[in-house]
Amino acid sequence: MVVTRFAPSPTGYLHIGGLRTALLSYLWARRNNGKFLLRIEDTDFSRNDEAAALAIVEAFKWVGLEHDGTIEYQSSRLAIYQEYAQKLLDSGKAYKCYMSREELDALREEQMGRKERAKYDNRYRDFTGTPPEGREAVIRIKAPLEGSITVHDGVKGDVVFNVADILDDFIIARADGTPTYNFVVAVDDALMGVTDVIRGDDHLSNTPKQIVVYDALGFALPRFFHVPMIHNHEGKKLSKRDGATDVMMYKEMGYTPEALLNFLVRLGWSHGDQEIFSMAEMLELFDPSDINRSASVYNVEKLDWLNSHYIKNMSNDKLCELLEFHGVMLVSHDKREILLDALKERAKTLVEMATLINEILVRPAAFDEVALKKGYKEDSKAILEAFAQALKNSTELHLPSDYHHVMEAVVAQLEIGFGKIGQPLRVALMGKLSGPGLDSVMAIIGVDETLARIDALLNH
RNA sequence: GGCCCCAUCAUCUAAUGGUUAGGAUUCCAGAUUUUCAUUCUGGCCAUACGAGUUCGAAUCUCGUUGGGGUCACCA
Repeated sequence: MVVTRFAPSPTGYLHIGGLRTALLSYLWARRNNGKFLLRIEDTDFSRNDEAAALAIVEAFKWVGLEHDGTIEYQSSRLAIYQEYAQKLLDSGKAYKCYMSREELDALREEQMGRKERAKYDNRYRDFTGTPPEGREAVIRIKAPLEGSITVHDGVKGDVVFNVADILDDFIIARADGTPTYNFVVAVDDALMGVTDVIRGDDHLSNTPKQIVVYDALGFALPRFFHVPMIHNHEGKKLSKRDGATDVMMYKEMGYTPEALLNFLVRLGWSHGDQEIFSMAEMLELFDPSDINRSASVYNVEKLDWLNSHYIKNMSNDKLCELLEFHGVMLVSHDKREILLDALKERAKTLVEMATLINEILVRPAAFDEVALKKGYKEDSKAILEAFAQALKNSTELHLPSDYHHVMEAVVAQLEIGFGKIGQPLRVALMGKLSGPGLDSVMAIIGVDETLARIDALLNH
């Protein structure tokens, strides 16, 4: 049984980097018919936020990830941590330290002054005397004093830490009794039966501390996979300043969950030359031991390309449904199919698609100056009038091809090139010089509207 | 600064110690398109540096440089 987990601290939204580790954990659990758990790391009361967990679940829901079981909140498991801290106290593997913050600060400053590593000096490790008056004690765990701790990491390989370099008897419970991160992570992962810890490699240097806790409590170690960070263009860890880090912003910006997931899974992982991965394929192929060791830079171009790929290959029904979020209601539009077919090849995002749709459906409020100059010349007026007349004389105009035939006829009759009619007609219909095929546009808006728009240009 | 991690085109990446170092995105050019976009074809661009091991190194070893992460009674 493989059990993985996603354990974010409640920051108010799901971070794009968090979504990636969540995705990888999810894939690995599902691939093995295991479990994917969700735990909120809210032991820091000052930052506790109920809504934050909901935001994460909402984002999960949007991209289609589903966690198993109930959400565990560390804030509601305090009794458990106390129990295990007491166990360590009883077995002599942890002890109470009565050093005040002032004393600690002083010690630290002194060590720094000597260019030494700031490190607790174990002064209460074997303390048996009477505790100082009126001091709240913290609980410290007895860390090994020498030797090394090796993290067997599925991504980075064996990483050896020299105990003397990195460890001291670190605090597992604060003076107010609340437990600290490295303690609760280990306790929870063990108690929740997590077998595979897949998380960002910024946690790699925490791992030895957690191993100390596992060992002291006699828990078996999970497998660790520390996946490299996603960097911004400056090569730094992705942060709020880099713009879109909230997963739900991608929904706002018109990205599809498929594209986002596909993009994220390819950051630091690959399967030969394959670029497009459906959820089914990810599930079939993903293995955390294939993850790259190096960080990758987040670049939007690839996401855009993937997104346009998924839009192009999406059914019109589905597109229609997604477009509603962006304010476009097409369910009852009789030319829906023509409209969507004409536009889905052209849009990188759903937002773009919505804009393009409105550009067709809504009569242009004004004609672009440059377009007018380049596309509406002296002879254009006569050509448009001839075309309008031809339309009026036609019956049964429904499909783009029907309109195309009328255009062909007019072009032949006037002995002109397609451009002669196309340019001014485009200005009339769209107000500018670019856009989808004119025959499609006319089929979508219909004869009456087409004539009205031509009229508007002729009389402007 | 200590400790740890990392290093292939601009970017994401591929390459049992043996390939003209491959693919994708971006960019550029051509074709298609009445326009723009799409699509298709082609092109530009990389093994950070220096030693060593080897018949042979992107790949193994060491060093250098560069980048990143982490060092709390935060998570």
